[in-house]
Amino acid sequence: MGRRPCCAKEGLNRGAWTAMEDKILTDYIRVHGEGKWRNLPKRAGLKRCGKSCRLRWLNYLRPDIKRGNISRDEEDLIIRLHKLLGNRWSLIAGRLPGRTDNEIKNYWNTNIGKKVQVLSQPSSTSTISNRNNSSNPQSKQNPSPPIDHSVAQPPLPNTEPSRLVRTKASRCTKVFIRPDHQNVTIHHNVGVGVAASDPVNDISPFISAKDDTLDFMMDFEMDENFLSDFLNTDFPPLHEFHNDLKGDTTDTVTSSSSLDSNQNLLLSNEMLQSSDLQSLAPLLDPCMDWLQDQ
DNA sequence: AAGATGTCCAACCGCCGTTCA
DNA sequence: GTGAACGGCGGTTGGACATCT
Repeated sequence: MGRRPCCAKEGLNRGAWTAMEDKILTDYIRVHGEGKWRNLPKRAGLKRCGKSCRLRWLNYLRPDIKRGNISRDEEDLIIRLHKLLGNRWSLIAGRLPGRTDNEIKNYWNTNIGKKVQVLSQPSSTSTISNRNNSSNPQSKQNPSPPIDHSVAQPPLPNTEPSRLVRTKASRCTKVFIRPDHQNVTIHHNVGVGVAASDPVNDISPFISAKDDTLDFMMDFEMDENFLSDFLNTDFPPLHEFHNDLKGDTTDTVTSSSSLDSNQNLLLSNEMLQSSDLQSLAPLLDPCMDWLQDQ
């Protein structure tokens, strides 16, 4: 039952797209819309594979693509989303308007991944200060081994249990915006011993004080697969996770009386009382009995 | 100045889930 | 119910450009 290749390779252009090809593709999609990628090259008169056309459109030609550098806010969001989702670039990209999964993946691999890697080394603190003194972060004398991205890697030392939510293939195409979600923000005051003025070496987002992970977790629609994976994943105990969200640096963090339960970490009272969630209760692990009691 | 090395990112590849006939 | 077609995803590659020696 062999699978037909996505397109005949013979006679097709490869490599970088020309301005003319871009124009043809853009014009065609403007008239006919997206989709039917396999037939598109023939209809549009392009000597390209349909997948290549799709990729070019999605990653470069789409009118809503945001150009320019990733901002600090965006980087912070990427880091936190990656902490939660792992290498689910499309999901992460879905939370960053105008950014593509390819762009975020590239950005992670070339920028954030390195910082995370440095942090996850045992002598991370001394390494940070050393790096601040180094003109070349990737010293040739001590080249870092390439990161194996074939496995979703938690951006934290190996001793920590994984926090990744491993979703199945189900796509997160909708978002749930809690009307009052801004009220759930957790406020932390965590000191960070890094010179934040250094844009290259500033790794504060990784141990950031402003960790409102809870907020964006709330925004994901948790369908059945998501929930089942979420609950069966190798998550640490949720209270542990929550404590970690508070920064693990202990200093000025007080115990949160309003958010110190597993339940509250994941779900607000409003959500708990919603009929939608209660209808999901039978799908949940028995350890989540509390949901059905709401 | 020139070759070596490193970095970045667009594009490709193969696999997988979904859809549809 | 089955299998082919399709769309989408994540990992990898390769070339252009930048930096170093």
